[in-house]
Amino acid sequence: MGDVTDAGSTASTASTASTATTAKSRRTREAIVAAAAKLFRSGGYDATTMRAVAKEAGVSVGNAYYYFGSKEHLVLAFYDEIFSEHLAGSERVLATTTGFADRLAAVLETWVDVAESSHEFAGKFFKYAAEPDSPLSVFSPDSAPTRDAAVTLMRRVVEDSDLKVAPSLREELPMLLWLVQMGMVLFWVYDDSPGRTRTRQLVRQAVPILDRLLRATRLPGVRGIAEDVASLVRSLIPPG
Amino acid sequence: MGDVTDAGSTASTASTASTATTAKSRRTREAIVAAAAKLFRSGGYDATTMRAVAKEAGVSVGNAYYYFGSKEHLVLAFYDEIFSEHLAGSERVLATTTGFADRLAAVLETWVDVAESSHEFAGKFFKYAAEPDSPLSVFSPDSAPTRDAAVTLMRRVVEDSDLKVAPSLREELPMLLWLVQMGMVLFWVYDDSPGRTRTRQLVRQAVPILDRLLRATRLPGVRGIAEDVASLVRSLIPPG
DNA sequence: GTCTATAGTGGGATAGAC
DNA sequence: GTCTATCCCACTATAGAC
Repeated sequence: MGDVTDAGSTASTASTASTATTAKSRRTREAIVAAAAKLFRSGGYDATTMRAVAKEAGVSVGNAYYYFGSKEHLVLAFYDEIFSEHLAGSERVLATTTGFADRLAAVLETWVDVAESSHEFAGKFFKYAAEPDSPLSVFSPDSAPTRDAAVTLMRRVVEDSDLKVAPSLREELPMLLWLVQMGMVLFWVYDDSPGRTRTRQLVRQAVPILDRLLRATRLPGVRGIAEDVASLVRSLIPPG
Repeated sequence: MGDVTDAGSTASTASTASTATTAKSRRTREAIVAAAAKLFRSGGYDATTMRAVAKEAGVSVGNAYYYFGSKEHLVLAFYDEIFSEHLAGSERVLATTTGFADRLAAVLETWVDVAESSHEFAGKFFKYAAEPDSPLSVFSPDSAPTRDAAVTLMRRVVEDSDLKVAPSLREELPMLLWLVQMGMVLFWVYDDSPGRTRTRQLVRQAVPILDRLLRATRLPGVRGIAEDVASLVRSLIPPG
């Protein structure tokens, strides 16, 4: 939790260890995450015991707990890996696309690509992600760095695009888009179509609609509604 | 939990027991649910052990598992009780209100009232929402009766109201409103304000906006978007 | 500060007798 | 349908090595 300190791109999950990680401790940590990722992918969450993770990583159970406060924290670390991949993949498409709808669709589809290999196990993950008191919760302090980075990615989707929206919406838009992404992920979790084709179809259908909806916010008659939505979001964010 | 009497309106949670329940088995079952509800409310979910539930209900642990496949099934049974209360409370307000916004707001606030006493451990409800392989998931076939009943309630909110929307939306509207309710519940789960005032504020702010948005679907320029949304929803529902 | 080994504890879930 | 006995595993000590 605590650190995150530097400009380290990806969110840290460290809940126990201190900040200035030595080379050795970093290696140990990565070995544990890698072992967990491997076992999660092959056997799922429940079937993967902490004993097995420790053994696979070549460390003691106690040591695994030294780096990760709980089994759930291990999943968060795993999710961080997916997010880094998503970020890298997104950079590529964002560099070459300017249309807002295309940028958003590409970023969302990149997520679907990157997450594909963990789809089976993802269900268990989101079971915890949706639980408020879990450290894995999308809204929890522990996952704040990852969440913020994801919102920042959405800000990039908007900023260098050709999108024009009502100014009152501009500020909240990245967060709203992140919520849209969360919605897609929820759908994805339930999507058992091969290659997640149904999720991809959803993205391709829904993004243009969203695009038109956002551009419509500048029309009189719609603008008023958009402003109300923006102020509603604003009034809800700070404390909640 | 199962009954709720009328025409088996509410979903049954029975995952283990057979259908034609004898009087004795029904009594045992109810004793277990009652014990669990009591302990959940007073001590929360985690602190309530299956051993304690069994003891409080005067049965053995093994017997509790005979009726409920897991600790989570116990929570679902509890949720069904809340839903019956919500249904009863909603009937009262729907009988005396005709404005769409008022009807919707009243039904949503009734939910907040009814669920208040279980807010602390309510996060557990959402473990279902995001766990596809669980038979308890809100989108699963097993919970279809409860979900359908909730959608039906929303249909009642629309039908006897003064709302006029684009015809293409009319059919999907109850399900969309149910999704809105799910969104509210998600917010509510994270709402730690006393008396859930923030959730109530959300309802009072968001419902009029939604009302205006829906009425705007009959305007040219907006209607097209609404139709796309409707067909998107339609194309996603049947299999998913 | 990093790590091992070992010996618990507690609670969800299950087997199998009755 | 109901019980008792048992399993398994997340997690916690603890005590000490480098």
